[in-house]
Amino acid sequence: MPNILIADDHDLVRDTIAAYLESVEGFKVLTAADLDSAMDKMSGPDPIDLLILDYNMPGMHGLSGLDRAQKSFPATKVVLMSGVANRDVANKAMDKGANGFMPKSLTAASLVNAIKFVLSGERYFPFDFGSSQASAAPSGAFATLSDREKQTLEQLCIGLSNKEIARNLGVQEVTVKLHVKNVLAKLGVSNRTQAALLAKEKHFF
Amino acid sequence: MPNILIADDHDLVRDTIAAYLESVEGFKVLTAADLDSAMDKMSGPDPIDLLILDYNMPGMHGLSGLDRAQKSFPATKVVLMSGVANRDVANKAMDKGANGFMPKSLTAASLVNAIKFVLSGERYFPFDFGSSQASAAPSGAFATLSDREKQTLEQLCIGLSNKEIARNLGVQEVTVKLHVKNVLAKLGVSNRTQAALLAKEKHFF
DNA sequence: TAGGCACCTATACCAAAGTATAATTCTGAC
DNA sequence: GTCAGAATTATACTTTGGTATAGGTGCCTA
Repeated sequence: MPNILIADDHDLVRDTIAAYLESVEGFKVLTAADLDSAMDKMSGPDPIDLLILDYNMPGMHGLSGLDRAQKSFPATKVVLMSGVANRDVANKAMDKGANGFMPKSLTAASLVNAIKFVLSGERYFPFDFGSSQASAAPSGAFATLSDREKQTLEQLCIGLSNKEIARNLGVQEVTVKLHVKNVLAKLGVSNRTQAALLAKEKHFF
Repeated sequence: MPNILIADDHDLVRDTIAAYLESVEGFKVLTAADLDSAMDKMSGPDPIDLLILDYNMPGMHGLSGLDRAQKSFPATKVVLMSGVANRDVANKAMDKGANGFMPKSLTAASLVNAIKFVLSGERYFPFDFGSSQASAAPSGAFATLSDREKQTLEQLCIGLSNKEIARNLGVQEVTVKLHVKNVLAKLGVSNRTQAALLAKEKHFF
């Protein structure tokens, strides 16, 4: 039966997850409220198979806490958990070699599945994570686009010129320019490249 | 014990995977060589828990084969498998509600893990997929970029204008234009939007 | 039927992007 | 020391992109 160490400074979060994993799955679970005490417990008698680190927790200092844990215990699988981190943080954590990233929005069942997945040697990453929040443009901005504007944006996302788009849509180049201008305004960006990038980032095309 | 149906037109691929899953994991595995015969077997006596569809296979017609399978058997989990598809296809498949996407570069062990993961109700997607091979530009094209050209491309990927890039790099606008021109040539694209899109698609920035 | 909206077009203008040629500096390799 | 390549800048040019204003059509709805 695998040993798991959960490090999170929120007592409620930490203890409920631990209780769930122990009672439902029969895992042996240890807990810690900050990185230092987590490192202490890692050095205990029983080797830990999986370490779950909260991204916002005393001692973490962003992702440097992840580095520290990996360096000190290279044999232990480490998963980063966070309720607030964005896609960038999650990707950086994976780049650093984390065995997984778990948003706190996971259901209990998915959490267990993810843990089992990691314990079997895979790396867990929710494929649809981070496709939500925006920076400049409101999420629903795409909905305000007219049909033609959507078609224009679609071609724009392949990197076509106005002339090519005009040919494909069977209209004059000036018309395309108008559509492009409207698209830029509605998405709140300042040129076609940004529009294409934004649409791609949000998986609109 | 779950029932699995593997549909792939490559006999070798299909049968070795099937044999592996049957002998090592004890799954009950059916096979098919194209979409039509797969649909036939789906209607057989034993309900299928998991359907694995090859993206390049007679009858698939891109992702419309996925639609067809999902529509006909909404209760069955469907995973798309491909050796050549790019990130875009994989994402579209997931958007359409596929329960997973498996590149053929997976190891046998990872394949089994992924299958178990999907069978337990999760959706599988290799988090680092798509950072490898290319479609239009040669893979190593980025490597041929000089330092300045890389820096230029990086800013280009945020949708900045030549003027803004020049300011950020502390050079004249003409210099940036030259770099941009070289980048376009080396990547084999015809404008800055395509360059940004390509770099993003390959997760170069 | 009158107004609003999406769509298309025209003319015109200015800014930005991209191409071409040439010349300078610096660095490292031969 | 010379040669090659990267990086830089300059001048000049053409094409594309983006904005502005104005007008036309058709369709739907109050």
